[in-house]
Amino acid sequence: MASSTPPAHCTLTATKPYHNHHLQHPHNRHRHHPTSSHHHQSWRPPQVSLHNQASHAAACPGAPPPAVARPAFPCLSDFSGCRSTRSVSKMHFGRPRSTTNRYSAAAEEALQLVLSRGCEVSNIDNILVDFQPKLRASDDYTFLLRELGNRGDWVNAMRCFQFAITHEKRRNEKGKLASSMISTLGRLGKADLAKHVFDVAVNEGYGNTVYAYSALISAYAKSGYCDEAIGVFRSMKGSGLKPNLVTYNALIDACGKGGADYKKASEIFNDMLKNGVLPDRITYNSLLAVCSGAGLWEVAKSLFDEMVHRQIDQDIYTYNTLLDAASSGGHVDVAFEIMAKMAAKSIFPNEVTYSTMIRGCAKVGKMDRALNLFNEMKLAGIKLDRVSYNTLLAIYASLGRFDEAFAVGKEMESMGIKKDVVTYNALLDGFGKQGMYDKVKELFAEMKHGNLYPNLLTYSALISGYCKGGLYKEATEAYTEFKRQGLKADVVFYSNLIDALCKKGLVESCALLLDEMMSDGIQPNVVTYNSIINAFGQSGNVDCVEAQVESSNLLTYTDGKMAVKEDDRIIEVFKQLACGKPGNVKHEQRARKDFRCVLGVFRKMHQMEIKPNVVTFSAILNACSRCNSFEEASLLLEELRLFDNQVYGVAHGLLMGHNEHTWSQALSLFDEVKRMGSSTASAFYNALTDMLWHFGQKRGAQLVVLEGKRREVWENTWTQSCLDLHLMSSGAARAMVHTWLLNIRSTLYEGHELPKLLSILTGWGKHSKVVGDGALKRAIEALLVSIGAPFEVAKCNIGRFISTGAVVAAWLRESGTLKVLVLQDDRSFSHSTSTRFDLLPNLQPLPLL
DNA sequence: CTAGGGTTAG
Repeated sequence: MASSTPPAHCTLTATKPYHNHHLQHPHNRHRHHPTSSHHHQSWRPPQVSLHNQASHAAACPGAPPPAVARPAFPCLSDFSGCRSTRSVSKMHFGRPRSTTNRYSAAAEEALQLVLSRGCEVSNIDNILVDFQPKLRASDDYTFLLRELGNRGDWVNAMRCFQFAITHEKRRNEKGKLASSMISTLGRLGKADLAKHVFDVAVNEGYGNTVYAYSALISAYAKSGYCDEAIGVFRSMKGSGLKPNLVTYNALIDACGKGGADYKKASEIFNDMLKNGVLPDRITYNSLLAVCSGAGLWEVAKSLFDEMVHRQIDQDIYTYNTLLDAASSGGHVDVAFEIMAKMAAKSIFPNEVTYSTMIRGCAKVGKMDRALNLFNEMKLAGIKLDRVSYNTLLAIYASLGRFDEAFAVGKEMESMGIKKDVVTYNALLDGFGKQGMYDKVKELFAEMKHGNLYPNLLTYSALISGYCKGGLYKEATEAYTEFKRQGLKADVVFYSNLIDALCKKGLVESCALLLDEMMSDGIQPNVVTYNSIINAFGQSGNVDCVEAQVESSNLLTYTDGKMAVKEDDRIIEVFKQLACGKPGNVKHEQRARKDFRCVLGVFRKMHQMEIKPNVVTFSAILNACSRCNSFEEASLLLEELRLFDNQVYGVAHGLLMGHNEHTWSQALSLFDEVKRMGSSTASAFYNALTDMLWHFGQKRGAQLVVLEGKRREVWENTWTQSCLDLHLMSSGAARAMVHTWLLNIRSTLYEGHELPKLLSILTGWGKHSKVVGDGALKRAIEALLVSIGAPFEVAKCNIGRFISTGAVVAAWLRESGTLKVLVLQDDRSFSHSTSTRFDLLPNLQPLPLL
């Protein structure tokens, strides 16, 4: 039964959440207001590359094959970094264009006039009429509309464009104006309007140029509409135009934005080579960006090497993008190495470099390192900019260190950078996560008072925060306001909300929301489903799971076209929750339902072609731990083997205490997991060990934990004097305690002294997501008591158990100690993993002193 | 035509 081949799509390998991402129009996601500080970013001097590009063309005649073999395609078979849904539209206002002053003084004067007179449309018309005799050809007008665009004022830019077009007779000049307008709109995230300008231009006979097509492709790229960009590219070829380097670069860029599709990017790259267009530095930088977004660190690395081989200069963009690929892919150490080598190539880290690295550190939980980088940055004389400040503030806010977060806010303002929506969103999210709702309300009011417009993310943080705290009335109010603003929910909004409700055990409400989102045209993604599966794997808080989950739409929903869309279902759900629902189900009944539901949800994912990933796997393993019995857990895994025999075969095999074959499969699975970020990997190891421990497979648990340690899944867990368990689940931590003590015992056996002080850290409060959750500490305390280990809670740190080397040594020498330390399986099997003694610490009897 | 920031599962 378990030997069938898994369906092709159904591997453990991660899918990108944005695979089903509902793309929104950028102006919905980013509500920019004319007063928003985004429009007033400081102007930066143009970046000048010292490298000579012409030399490459000379060095690379024809289209040489890649000097370095890149992984064959499709090489998307790992998990790394694929959980990033990095933003689709990043608008960089105020970034200078490389204008070479082709405009006249009159144009400059007109611009100042327009700017000084404000945004009234009639103003610009009058000014343009006044200046018309003095303004020359397309150059002056393109200058004007670009400058207006740089200030976010697309309305006046359009006005200016329209005026210029009607006063220009030459087709060529009209074409230039159109391309300019399209690219300006593109940079402002107005892809639809850009398309409109393009269509008009083509219809009127001046838009059929490589420039206009390239500009439109770029506009789509900026908004993350990769498929649309490719469509434009095709129609361009169809109308007989030859794409040039810029066209190709823009198209590759598009692949990096709308979900980082390296396969597409690579196809475009090949097409480019085939058509004799030589890639340049920007081509490679864009390819690197695709890798970074797609989590393809290995590919990024070979592209980087390929640049060297092709003698294409590397610049600060190259390095920053490479660093991003490394650090967001979990290779922070590698990123640091690369960063250290930059100066030798005369490419000096800038604020982008630092904020990239800082974010990379923060992402993998290395907060100390992240904070250190800020100091380093200041020492290097690099000024923190808006992004750096917001990043720093967000780190503190996410850690619940609000005093420090506010201090950063103060410093930022003292540097003349006002708090923006991003700043407030970070604070709101932080306070919401800590359940400090008064602060949330206060900040939300303050934000509005400061004329900042809450956006989708603001409301998302508010609403899910309130839901987590059971403040459904507040959630309803926030949601109503959200709708009133004309904002539209997206998949992340829903996933976040669903997760919040799942965490409260309200699975049935989640089912309703799932319906709602789909009837709204938003496809759930793997994150959405993982949240739901996680709900089944959680121990506490499941106080209201309804009996009829099985019959709910959670499992029976079949397609996206739900009947009529009544009023808002979300409000309905909140209302029901607000008045409190009946229906606590008896414990056993619930558990049995859960077990079936997990399968049901998994099948649903399969049916909807949403690829499960490691997080799904971890969630399922956690759900296994919540199963009523060993039999249920093994049945669940057995069933899941039909979908993915490798992954679930390993879990099943380990649970059953199977033999060497299972173990070798497990090892290759571990290898695969290792290629993901450490937090993903540790979650996996935690879940797996927990399940094994829970069902009494303690030796198996120990082996897994040892593998995890060997692969450095949990950072610096283990020295002679200190065992740090703060990143571990309770099962993993307990298996680790045994193993560590046995290891210390071997040290003793070998005749070494123990350190003076021994400590075990459980990270109470400090590292938990919610301050004060001491579950791990309690589990470890109970374990230490039960095995009679002579540790006690440290006075200064209640999450730390300490003892002296001498006391522990004496205890280890006691005759009964070895027996309690050596893990025994609760169940005996014929082919047990216990054959793998070689991996375990030395179990020789200790010589008496 | 190229680089960093705010949200989701573990």
